[in-house]
Amino acid sequence: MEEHYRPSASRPPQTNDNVTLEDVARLAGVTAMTVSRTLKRPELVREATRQRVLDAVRVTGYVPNLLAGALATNRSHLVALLLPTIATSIFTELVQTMMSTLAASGYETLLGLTDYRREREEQLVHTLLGRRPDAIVLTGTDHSSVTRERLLKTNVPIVEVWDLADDPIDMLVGFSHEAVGRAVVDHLLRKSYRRFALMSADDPRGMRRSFSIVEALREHGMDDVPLEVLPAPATLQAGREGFIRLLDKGLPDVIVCSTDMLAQGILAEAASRGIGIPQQVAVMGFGDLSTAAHVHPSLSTVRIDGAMIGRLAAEALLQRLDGNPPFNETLRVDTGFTIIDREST
Amino acid sequence: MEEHYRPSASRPPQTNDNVTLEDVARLAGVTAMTVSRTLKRPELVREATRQRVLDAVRVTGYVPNLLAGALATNRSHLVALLLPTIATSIFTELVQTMMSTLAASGYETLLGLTDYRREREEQLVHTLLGRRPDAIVLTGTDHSSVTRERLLKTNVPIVEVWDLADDPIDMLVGFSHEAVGRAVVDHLLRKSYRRFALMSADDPRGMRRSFSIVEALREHGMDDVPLEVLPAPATLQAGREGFIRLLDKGLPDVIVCSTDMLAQGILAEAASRGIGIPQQVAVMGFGDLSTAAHVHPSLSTVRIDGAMIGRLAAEALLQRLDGNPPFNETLRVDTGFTIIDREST
DNA sequence: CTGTTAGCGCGTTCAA
DNA sequence: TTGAACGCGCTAACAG
Repeated sequence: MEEHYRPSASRPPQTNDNVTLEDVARLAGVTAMTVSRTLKRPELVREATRQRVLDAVRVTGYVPNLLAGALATNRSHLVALLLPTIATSIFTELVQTMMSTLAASGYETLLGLTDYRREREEQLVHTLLGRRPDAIVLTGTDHSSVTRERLLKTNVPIVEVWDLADDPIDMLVGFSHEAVGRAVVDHLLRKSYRRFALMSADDPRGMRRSFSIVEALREHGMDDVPLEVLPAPATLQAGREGFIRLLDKGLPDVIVCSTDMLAQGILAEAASRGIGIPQQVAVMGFGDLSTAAHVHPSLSTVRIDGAMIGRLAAEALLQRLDGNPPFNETLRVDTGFTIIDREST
Repeated sequence: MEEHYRPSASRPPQTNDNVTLEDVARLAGVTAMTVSRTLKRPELVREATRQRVLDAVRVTGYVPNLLAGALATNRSHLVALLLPTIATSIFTELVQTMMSTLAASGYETLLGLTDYRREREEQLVHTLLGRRPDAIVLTGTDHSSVTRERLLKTNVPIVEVWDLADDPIDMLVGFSHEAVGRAVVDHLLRKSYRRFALMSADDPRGMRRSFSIVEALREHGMDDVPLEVLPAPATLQAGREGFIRLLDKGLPDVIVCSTDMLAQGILAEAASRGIGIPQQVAVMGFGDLSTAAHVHPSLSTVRIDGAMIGRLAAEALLQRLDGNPPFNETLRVDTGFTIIDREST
């Protein structure tokens, strides 16, 4: 790794960046106000002046100061997006869709990563609110009480995405983890699996999914299901190790994982030990457009449509922001999920 | 999918959000300036008043307006981060590390996705500059001339990450695609592979990597290497289809892919056709902490340390922003890369 | 230790 | 169709 410093002789005389409306106006022989209008409401300015102004803008390299604009209009065209992490692929599809939908309507995105920590979320909500975003998107419904309070008495539109809950702060777009749990159990029982084992990363959503499965199994009279909890984040390596520990408790019929990455870890370890999937153990994952189900025909998975969640959430926001009447209404959407099972396809 | 609207009777009387310094000051019986000080430079305020002010802050639920603050101080504590996409895992590690490093020093991140389109990047640079970020991070070194010009005459610190180039706009942290090409070819030749084939998604960086390999092969007297170009983005499905088309041209010894996802596609298709990897064809990928090399012992890959790039870039920025003297210096770092080959491990 | 004054760059509101 | 005055909420600089 080579690393060297050198004088920045290459950077030009740094023509300053602080061109203001006033500067442009002076050059064009008009008032600041006219420049502003030319840029925002061109139709209110006479053709001739408009051209003169636009020339002056080009010459000066004027870039409107959006901070000042936002301060004056009380509209920032900024959306704050809070996520636990971006390192796991499960959220990227959501981010991508949401951002492009919002960008198409002129909104930029301020990103905040909470690392699954509620106090970090609390802190982020505070500073991000300071940027006066026009809307806030939160992942999940599990917030600290301080966060909830602050958000409840804000006028800023809020969408909670991903999870479903009964008491949303404002708008809500997601799916029911409990419904997933029941559906997975039904599915696997129907396929005649009897001895279950669970594996989860130690994050709220993962645990919630696992518990919902424990619960569903209990309803079918099955107790004492082994649950292997691994420290977050869910990595391939964690999956391998969890699998090894589960093996000590005897080989189950099927292992249900809180996320695809863990499932892939199991597959890797099983391959290197010559354990047949799904002949000896079946594996079930959970994720988005995961590669898992495609790479390994043996792996079943629950597919969550992150793109749909992102799009619906963004559209709900835009309607509240630009939209006319339906301002005082609250949206609640269950986006559902799909069980993908290569064996049965 | 269930979807229903309902009146927002649940939202409280919307206590307004526009608490200002003035409001807090009035309640605390001091001046706005004193409130400002209590929040930013507490050591300048007497203990007693400080407490009174902090109480008033709690009571009112005051959230500092950072837009106004930034306007007044000409410091936004915002970093603009431009990426082609976030949907491919190769960048997420970079984002994660960079964001947490910056956040630790009180900087928030404004994200922009260019979708590999230069005109989109140009447009984003313009609006994001309008937010007056304290720094800009760009992915790659291939920008439109307008973008380059604008950026060159800005005072805002800039880091280009990922690629290496000879004429950085300002600072630069990345690795050499050409060096990767040469190293990969040397590596594979040493392993006695002779008939090469290439597969790339149609994005600038992918193509650049592929061309660098074509070039390296040419230096070894090998011409006419089949190159399968697939429309971006590089998906698993694209990998499968590309592989099928390559098969028509006869089975090579080894296929070098511009990204891991394509490599995984090949593996999937090969598996379903009973083609042995690497006995019949070897496959080489390219990526970050990719799962590929772990899941498939048969797959070799070039590993790029996105976390290192992110950390170095962030630290370079922070030094320029907070740091003392070394302000007029330019950083150029070659982060290198690693070839991972499971067969030889 | 605290207050006063002035201004950051823009847009709203009037008037011309 | 254009301009003048004022304020958005905050902080730097100077007084006291």
